Amino acid sequence: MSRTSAIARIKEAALSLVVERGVGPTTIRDLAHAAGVSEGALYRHYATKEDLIRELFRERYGAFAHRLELVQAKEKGLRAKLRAIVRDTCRLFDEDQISYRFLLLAQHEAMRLFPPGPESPVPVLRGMIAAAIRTGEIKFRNADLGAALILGLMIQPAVSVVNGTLSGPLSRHADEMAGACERTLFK
Amino acid sequence: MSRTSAIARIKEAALSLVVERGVGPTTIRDLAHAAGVSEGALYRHYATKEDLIRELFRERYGAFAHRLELVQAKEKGLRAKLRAIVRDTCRLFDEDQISYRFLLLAQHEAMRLFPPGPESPVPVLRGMIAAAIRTGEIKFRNADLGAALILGLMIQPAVSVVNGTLSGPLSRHADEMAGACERTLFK
Amino acid sequence: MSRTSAIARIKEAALSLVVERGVGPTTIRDLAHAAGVSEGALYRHYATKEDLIRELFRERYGAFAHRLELVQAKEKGLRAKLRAIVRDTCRLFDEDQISYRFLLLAQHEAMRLFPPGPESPVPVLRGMIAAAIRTGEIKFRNADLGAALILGLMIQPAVSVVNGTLSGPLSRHADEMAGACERTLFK
Amino acid sequence: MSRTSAIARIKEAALSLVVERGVGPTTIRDLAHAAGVSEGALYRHYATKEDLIRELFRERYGAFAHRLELVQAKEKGLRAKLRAIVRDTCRLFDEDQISYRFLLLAQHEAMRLFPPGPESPVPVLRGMIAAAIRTGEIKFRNADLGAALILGLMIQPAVSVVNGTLSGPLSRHADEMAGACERTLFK
DNA sequence: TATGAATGAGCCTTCATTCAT
DNA sequence: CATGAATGAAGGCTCATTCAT
Repeated sequence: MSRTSAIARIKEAALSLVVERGVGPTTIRDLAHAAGVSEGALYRHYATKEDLIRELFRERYGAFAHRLELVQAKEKGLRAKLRAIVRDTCRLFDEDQISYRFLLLAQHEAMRLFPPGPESPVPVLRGMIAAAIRTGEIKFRNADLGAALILGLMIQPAVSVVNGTLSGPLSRHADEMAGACERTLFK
Repeated sequence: MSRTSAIARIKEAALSLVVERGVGPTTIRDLAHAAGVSEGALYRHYATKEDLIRELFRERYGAFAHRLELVQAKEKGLRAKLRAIVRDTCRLFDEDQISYRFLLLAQHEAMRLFPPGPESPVPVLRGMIAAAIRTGEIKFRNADLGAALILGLMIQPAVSVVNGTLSGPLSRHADEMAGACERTLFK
Repeated sequence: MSRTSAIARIKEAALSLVVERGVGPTTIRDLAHAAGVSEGALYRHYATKEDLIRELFRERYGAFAHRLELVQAKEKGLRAKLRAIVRDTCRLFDEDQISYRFLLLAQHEAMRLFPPGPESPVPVLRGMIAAAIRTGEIKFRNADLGAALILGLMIQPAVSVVNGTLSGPLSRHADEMAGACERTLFK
Repeated sequence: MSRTSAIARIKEAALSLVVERGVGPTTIRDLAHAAGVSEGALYRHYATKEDLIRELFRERYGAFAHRLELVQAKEKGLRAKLRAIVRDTCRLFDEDQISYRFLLLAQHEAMRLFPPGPESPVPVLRGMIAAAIRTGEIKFRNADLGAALILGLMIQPAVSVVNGTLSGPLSRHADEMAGACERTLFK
């Protein structure tokens, strides 16, 4: 009947609705309707509403971490890695803002609802920076702080585009953002 | 009867509960109980639950913006202003984490619930940066982007402390954070 | 507005509906409607539907045990006690069949739903019989079996009247029932 | 594939589950799973869940009535008949408690769900007693009451064993139970 | 014919809001 | 005025039944 599988449509619907309304206000009824399935059908695939959202968060967050990992692994040197990551993330934002905004929720709504899964972008950034510290590539000392700062430089412009404080597309700002990342770590 | 006014106790209770549980899960009954007033009494002061939360957000957000404004106005030059703002914000976080975390919610939960009020920290940052651009103090061109980047550098370390990814107190990292702000804008 | 208290009306409604339909099929909606209160109001008095039913069972079952205890305590000798109990129980049945039938449920539906409360008619009967065994009034040996048999002689005629197999009022059969109890224990 | 027929396995599963959980809480899915058939397959054999349970009740109740009929027909005189019936029923209980407990449900849960079928143990008992009244074997006058009393003497000890108030096996108490039946009818 | 995914009415429960006292 | 009991509209979830494959 439908080209795409029910599970795929459910995930898609959940993604959009959660981004638009938040986790709590998104009802099972909304989800089922948006996905074009019955309410009961949701429960064939997920035990509870919470399970559905959690799985979606884990999956997306993990996939994003994996993506970051791949992108940075291709480059040599922290500068190149930072630049590649920033560019890639900006492109993701511009091409699929819904997905990106869903990732942003992970830091806030999701954190209250479930323990963070193992895969997350933070360790990737932290790892990159720690490596550069070990090799002496940078004089910056605290990898945890470094990861937080880079994350902030990457996330906040996206948030600003979303709330209208900064004009997009985000990729237009990618070079400036990457530059800020470099100057932050290479003092 | 009680030393503090009912309204003050309601706000205090709302602040804590919303930070702990989020807006949705905080019930009127929780609020009333925590504030030591009856449920009905809440409606004497606020028309709806949403009104209460919104007013609290506006008030706190505005107060924070005002505080930033005062702090930066005392300093001469973007470097000094940035440093002062970062230090002050870190101190706020360390001294009253609940209040600070409430502000963080404003960017996410609150944004969905009501149109942003006029007073916000973003214009303050934007204004500082725009001024420095005008005077030629920095070569950085885009004040909106600059404000977003500085905001990211200030916010994310706090978020990281809250979620355990970075060890506090935040003030320990203030100088490094301020340095990153400077290098971001003074290329 | 209403002469009787909400709680009393709720209990009354629950009693009737549970007797008519059973525990499971009786919905909160039914209960609230029959009691003339809103659904939500039920939850001011009872935490869950199960709690409501359980409390009702305990209360009624306990009251019945207490009543039996009082009735038998007034009489001297097992014969007189049995006769008094049977007569009293038959009268209860005839005067308030709903209440009596509710008690019958306790042996079946209730047992599956919650652990039996401490007060129950069985120990009363058992105690009477055990005492008569101790004093040598009867040669019957097993008080547990004796209690079961007497219970059977008292309950089953009531059940039969309810399902139309025996014509009422039950009191008409009280003497014969009491006689059977005597002959059962005084061999 | 399976040695036993689907229908037999369904009945078996229904019997156990209904005894354990009651009629309402036993779901079609439970039944199908326990019987090793699909949910849809159940509907090939029974139009509704209610039909399945009803048929099972009728069948078992009828079979029990038939068994009673056979057992009593073999004996001469009410005394011998009562003794035979009690012994046989106790043995049934001890050997197949599940089946016996299912019969007990018939008096309560089943009665609410559907009109009683034609075959039932009550007429058998009633018939035995009525015959003894006609022949002048007993002075007891009311066959309906007699049947109720005998039923009570047979059923309640079993119920007591099930709920732990009387220690089994039930056959241990068969002679005492039979004696009570005799003394009840032969005053 | 058998399967089990899908449906959707209905259940228990929660909670913002109202209002009698 | 304050209180908190009452209201009733959802919300998450279950499950008998249907039906495409």
